[in-house]
Amino acid sequence: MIDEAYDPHALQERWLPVWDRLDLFQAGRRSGPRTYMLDMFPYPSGDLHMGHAEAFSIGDVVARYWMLRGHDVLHPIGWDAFGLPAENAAIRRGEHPATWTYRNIDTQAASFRRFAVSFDWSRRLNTCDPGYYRWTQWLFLRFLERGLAYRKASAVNWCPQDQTVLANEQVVGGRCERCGAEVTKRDLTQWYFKITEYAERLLDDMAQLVGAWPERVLLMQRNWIGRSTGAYVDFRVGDRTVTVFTTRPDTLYGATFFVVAADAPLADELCAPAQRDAFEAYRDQVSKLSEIERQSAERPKTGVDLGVRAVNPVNGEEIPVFAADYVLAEYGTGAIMSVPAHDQRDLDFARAFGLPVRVVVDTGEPDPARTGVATAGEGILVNSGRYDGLGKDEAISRITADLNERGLGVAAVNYRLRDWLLSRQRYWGCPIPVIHCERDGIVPVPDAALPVLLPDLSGDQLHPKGESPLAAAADWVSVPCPTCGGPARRDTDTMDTFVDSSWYFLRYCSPDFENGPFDPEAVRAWMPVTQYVGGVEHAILHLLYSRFFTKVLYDMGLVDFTEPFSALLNQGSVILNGAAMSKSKGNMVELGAELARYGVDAVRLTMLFAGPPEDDIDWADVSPSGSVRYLARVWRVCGDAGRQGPGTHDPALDRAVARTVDDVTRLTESFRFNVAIARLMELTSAVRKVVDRGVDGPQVRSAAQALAVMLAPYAPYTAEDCWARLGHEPEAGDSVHDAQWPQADPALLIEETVTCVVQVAGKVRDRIEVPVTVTEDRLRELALASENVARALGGRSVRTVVIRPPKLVNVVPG
RNA sequence: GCGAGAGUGGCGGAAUGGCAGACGCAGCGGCCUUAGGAGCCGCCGCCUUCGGGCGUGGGGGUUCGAAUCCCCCCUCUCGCACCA
Repeated sequence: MIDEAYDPHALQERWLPVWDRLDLFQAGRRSGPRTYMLDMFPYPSGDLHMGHAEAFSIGDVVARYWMLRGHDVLHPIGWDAFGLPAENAAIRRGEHPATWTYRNIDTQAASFRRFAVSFDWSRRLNTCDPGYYRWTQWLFLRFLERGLAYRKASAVNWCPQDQTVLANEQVVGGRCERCGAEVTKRDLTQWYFKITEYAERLLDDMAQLVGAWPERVLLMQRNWIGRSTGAYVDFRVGDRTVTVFTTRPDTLYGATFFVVAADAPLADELCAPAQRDAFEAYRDQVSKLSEIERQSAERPKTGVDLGVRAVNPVNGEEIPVFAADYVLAEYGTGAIMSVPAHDQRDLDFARAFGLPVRVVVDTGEPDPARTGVATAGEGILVNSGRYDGLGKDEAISRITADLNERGLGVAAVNYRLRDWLLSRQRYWGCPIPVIHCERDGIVPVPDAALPVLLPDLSGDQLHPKGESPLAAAADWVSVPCPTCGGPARRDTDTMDTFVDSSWYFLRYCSPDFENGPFDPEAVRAWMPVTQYVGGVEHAILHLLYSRFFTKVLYDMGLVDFTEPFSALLNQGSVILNGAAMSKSKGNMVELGAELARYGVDAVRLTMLFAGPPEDDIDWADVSPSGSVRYLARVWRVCGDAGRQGPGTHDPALDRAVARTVDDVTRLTESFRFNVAIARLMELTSAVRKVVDRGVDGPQVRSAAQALAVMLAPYAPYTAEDCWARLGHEPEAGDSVHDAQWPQADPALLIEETVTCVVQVAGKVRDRIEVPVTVTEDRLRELALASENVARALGGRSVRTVVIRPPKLVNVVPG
């Protein structure tokens, strides 16, 4: 107290080197159950920021908690180190992307170390290391062998400003997220992974994740995969058959026209000569639309009559065929039957073009032709020949079965999920390990020749020219064909960085393994990940891709589980004054400045105490200085408790410790960190009071020790110093981070007396101290004897008395 | 538009069928002090005739008892957004 001040920076300098020496967090160091605590690895865009601090604080509490419980914890770190920002920085600075990348990695690693995250540093990996991407390429080749990697021509997002393709996630509201230019489409032949082949399993296996993953993430994945059941139905158009997909075969009799996606080859093929000019004019007009315009849902329906007619297989009716842009070329078959009465989009189109609207399912709602509102609910079939009178579901199965019998239709499932476009016209990524030979076509690079190393390019050589920068490395591109030895060219695209991150959690199990992407033994030992922590921004892409990879590896017999992440926690983000932080808007909190001002522990504690981990933290609403005050209070009380002699004892303190241990254990395990910290604060105050009252037995020291251990996951530096002040010698190997999590003595959790609340008509009127073992009869007696109860009753009779011993009595007046 | 989630003091949040507001921030008062941007202690939802009354976005319901469960409405946040 006298001449003593809590100095967080001095603690950091004192303990960090000690911990480095003790090497406390290596996997294999502890002997308990194996536990894999994984944080989503960072992109090395600069130094760590507030968002990293929050996410990694959460993961660190979980990892450290299980270590203190004696589990053998794997808590690795690495970097998602390929990506476009490195290229842009390299162009700006005239250097190699690797220079910028590795410099940032070093900076972040040093910051993580100072931030006291309990990583096993021996397992560090970077996805841009040849030793890593060699195996990314190896995995690609296995996918290729299984027919799960293929090339096709398609329209991809293109930024005319940056001269590069963009990933879907880089297109925000139809604009390039970096330069703001309107994104257009460009036809390119690209590599894809056949993730659609796994759509059903990606859905089904979510059953394993229910309860352990946030429900909304599962929901987003379900919606993203977008399973629809229905049927394929064949229509005759001239002398050819055109198949449509519909979820409503029961409405076939209501089909009054037919629509083909204007940008699908089918539209071009079906178009009658007389309509050719009109169609081509329309198609050109559609192709000029920006993504922003095309995505606008409120846009009026447009289209053009193709001058041909389709024959409805159920009734032989001839209906007009249109090309329109509201039908998507990439979904289903790119053609639909239009039932305006029961589909809003079709109705909008019908009204715009004056087409008939025929109700075939009577839902009891007003006529869509009049109201302009399509009816999609349950109902009875009408105007549908021999199906009239059937309910919707019955009609769907009967009509589908009948079509099937006639060879004109089949029950089917369709997915909204598209195959994963993995090619990128970028330099700083994993080269696609194939060779294009004029004679042999696409030839995989032999495994023995992996990795296909990136050629050395830097500065201006990386400038976007509309094709991959790799194409400019002429020496690198020309290779002999592995099959025929003739002249051939390397594939000049690199992979989407999501490929790199779809298997890194496996590599962590054996980061130096040379005979494959991972050691099957190590993976069997550690996988699946016990607890994954990361932002909800990866709810679909990264998590879906990783789940896909895991299933493919399972099918290859390389892993024995089908889901990689047993449990998932999404942390919120750190915001300021209600808005996301943004440098350009001057709305920033710098992590470095906060750490310099308050110290690591106070920043961690502030993040964890602010609220539930999945909620956003508004830095304007929280108080790091309050955290410093609390940490100083624990630190002082531990100092005082460490000086106590053998003397008086306070039984109430033992009970308070036991209750806190019990609560904090449960709360930490269920990620209720803010409440756990509140309990630690209460125990701190309790110990303070006991010490100030002059109680000085060994129990005070033991209470403070329990406090220090429970604080260790939350505020590791302060906890270590408290531990030392209580007489331990971390320098000699007795670190709080190697201590045992305290055990609550069950006998102390049972209270002897409790305060019983006495209500009259549900309102609290009295409180009485009773033994926990009190009987119902005794409670009724005590309650009815209460003066407060008598006054509240005001002469009314007692109808009944609800008794929940020992804590509550409710006297119900008659 | 569709889907999901959330609305509790001045603020962040506790309480998931049984004492609303734990814990903290801000504020107020006291002690200590030459001093306090330190520390410690106390107060801190609104109204009150001091008995009590009211109070968890609004309205209704279930229950002895509802922030908690059910229905309707309002507001906000997030996701998807022509997926046939």
